[in-house]
Amino acid sequence: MNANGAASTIKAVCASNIGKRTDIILMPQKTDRSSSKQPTINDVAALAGVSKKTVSRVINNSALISDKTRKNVQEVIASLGFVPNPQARALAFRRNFLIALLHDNPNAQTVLNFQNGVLDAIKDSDLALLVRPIDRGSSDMLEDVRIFLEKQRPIGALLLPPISENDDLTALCQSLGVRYVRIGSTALDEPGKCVSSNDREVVAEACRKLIEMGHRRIGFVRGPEGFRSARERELGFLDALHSADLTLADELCVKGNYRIDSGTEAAHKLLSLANRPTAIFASNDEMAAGVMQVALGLGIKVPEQLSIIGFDDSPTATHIWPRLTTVRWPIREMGSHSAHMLVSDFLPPVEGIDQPEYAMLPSRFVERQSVAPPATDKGE
Amino acid sequence: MNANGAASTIKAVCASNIGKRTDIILMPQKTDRSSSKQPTINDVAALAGVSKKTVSRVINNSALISDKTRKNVQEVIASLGFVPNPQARALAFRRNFLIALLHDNPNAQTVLNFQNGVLDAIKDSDLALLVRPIDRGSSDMLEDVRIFLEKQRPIGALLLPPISENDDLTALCQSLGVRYVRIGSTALDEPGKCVSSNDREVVAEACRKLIEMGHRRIGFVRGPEGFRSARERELGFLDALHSADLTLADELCVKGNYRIDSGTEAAHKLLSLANRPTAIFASNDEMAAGVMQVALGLGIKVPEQLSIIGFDDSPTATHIWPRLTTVRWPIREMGSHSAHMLVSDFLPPVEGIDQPEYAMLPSRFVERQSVAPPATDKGE
DNA sequence: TCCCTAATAGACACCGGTGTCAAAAACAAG
DNA sequence: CTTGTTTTTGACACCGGTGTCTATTAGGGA
Repeated sequence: MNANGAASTIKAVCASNIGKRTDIILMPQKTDRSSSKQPTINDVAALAGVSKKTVSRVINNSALISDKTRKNVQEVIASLGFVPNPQARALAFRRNFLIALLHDNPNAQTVLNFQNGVLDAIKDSDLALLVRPIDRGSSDMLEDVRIFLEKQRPIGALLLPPISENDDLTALCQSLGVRYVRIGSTALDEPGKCVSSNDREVVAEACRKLIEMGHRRIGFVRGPEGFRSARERELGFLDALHSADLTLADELCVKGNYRIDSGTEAAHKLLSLANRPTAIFASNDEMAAGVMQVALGLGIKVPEQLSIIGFDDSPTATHIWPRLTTVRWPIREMGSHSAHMLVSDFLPPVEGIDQPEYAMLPSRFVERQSVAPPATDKGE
Repeated sequence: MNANGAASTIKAVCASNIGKRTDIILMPQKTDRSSSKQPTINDVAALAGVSKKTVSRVINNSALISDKTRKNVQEVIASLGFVPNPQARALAFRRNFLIALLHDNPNAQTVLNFQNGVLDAIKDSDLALLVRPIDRGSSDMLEDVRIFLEKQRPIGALLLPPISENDDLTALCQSLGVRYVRIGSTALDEPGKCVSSNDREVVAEACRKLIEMGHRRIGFVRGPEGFRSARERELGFLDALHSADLTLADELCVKGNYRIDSGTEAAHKLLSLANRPTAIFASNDEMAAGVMQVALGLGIKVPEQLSIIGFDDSPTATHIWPRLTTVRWPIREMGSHSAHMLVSDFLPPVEGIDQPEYAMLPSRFVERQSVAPPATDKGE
């Protein structure tokens, strides 16, 4: 094969191009109308011998149409393979059929699972999903989002944590008249639609398991300040301690930032204590992975000498060894639920189904191999 | 707080709703035009005292306009905060401004990185990204994609591996007149635009490192049949062996499917050999993680007694312990490059920049802690 | 000053749908 | 067979932009 030779040439060509690229500015002049055209509503109308408005009524499931006409038109539509142009509909409806997903990449798997949940929900509808990652750090984040929303005018926006907690952002959505659903670890106090999960309860459940096994000194690696999820998980942890009449020593609580490196830092602190904990709860899997790396590096056996629990049930949880006991967030379900909630204003009310502004979906404790009763013979 | 009580109620309400949801069918009748309207091109034209066509020319950077008029109109646009309605433009242009990303979730991080690359490229353009996961297994996958493409009519589609290798899909795109760029591990033989990376070379480089360190028995965990990437990586591996006059014993080559479980299975086979390998190359990080789990479970020290190399540089690579030596795929760059390539037909030709149909971007070998020279004293 | 050409701006139809309202058809009752 | 009422359909304007083609203006040379 000439793969090698060709490859080098191509590489060279590209290397010279990369970085030199100009901004993408589309050239309207280049419209090419030679390609075979889609049938339009006019074609359908002509072939069915009715007016385009009648066809429109069929498309939109209008009740004001006789069954005979409807059937006739539907047959023509099918025979032509007619698909209504969403841009034209959007224009005429003065509303488009886009849902925006704004996220800040807390965890790729989370984002993608959520995306998939949303897509489950809108699968057979006319809606489409527009994805927009946000740079939380950037100073003109709000301005970027404003431009995005004004340009695309989505029917509404789904806000993944942590940006779901950004009140400036929700205020922006309101001022632009863009509906939104916040996704969060708890029912938020602010008004507006929200989908959350019962993390606090499930974290408490997980920690109670540790306590029942006999653990008394349990380390806690907290999530970053300003993240509601971090607070929720901490509260669940404290709930469990309190219900067992335990308290959390200051030295056993370390703050992290949901990144692996903060997990390793925290673990170094916790595991160098004279009286080191027999178990550590990390507020997400990534930090738990960091804790585990340090433990293994120090020759501390997991779970025999140290139990570890994480949170998220990310792929990492099963990729590390021993596999991580953790809490699964119903993220995909939250995705499809929040999509439904977002568009509920446009749906016909269904008998016996409320359309609440809040929804709480159940998280689940997932037991794997990183937890065991504390060693009774541990040297101290 | 009443959080608990409220939470239970909400949960109950939702539990009864979930699953009962009807399909999402939007109701056109409910159009609500009470909200404050965006300014339109007519408003701008009236305020600037010119015709709407003139405003249109300004929006589209037409050359046929005097600087004075342009400046005047631009000022009015800015003062009004006018943003052209993309749906209307799409309709008038007979082309919309959407790029479709079709993927099959080989790896969430990969998909998301790619997405971000695409978004880097289209950041300041009028384009938006439409994401569509595909269910490769599903029998009506092609039909789903067809409906999606006909409905949304994106300007073009980006095909992530492994679906980039599906010839039925590319044929479908062609028949629908949808441009596409395939993303692949190698320049594909089929016609059409393609962005790839030099995986074969870099895998060979990685394996040569192992050989230089003294490894002679190197296990290989292959990717699944039918994946071009799997073949590429295998070829690179073989290249390295051949250039060192080594051959791959049948027993040292095990087929996997890119999932962690196939990694553990492969490792059990390889590590139970009488003369077990001193190093294992796994065709992706996930399988490498499986190999490492088995090694650690068997008490085999990594990297002292077993070196492991993965591929992808997924988050897993740094989450496992020891951290995984691997190959980084330039996925984000490929994303933005492929987006440029997709729309290049609409861009004005730039002096000195070719617009090739193929591009190859460099992968990179990433050294971490899972590789070391073979133990000289290993019992055999 | 006049004429010719090039540069610039505008009028109008059109993209493919939907809303409105009036006309036509179907049906019921007298 | 009318008349009145309800159901079904269609004509036409409109959503917010762009393409085409013509009208206007500006500039230059005789």
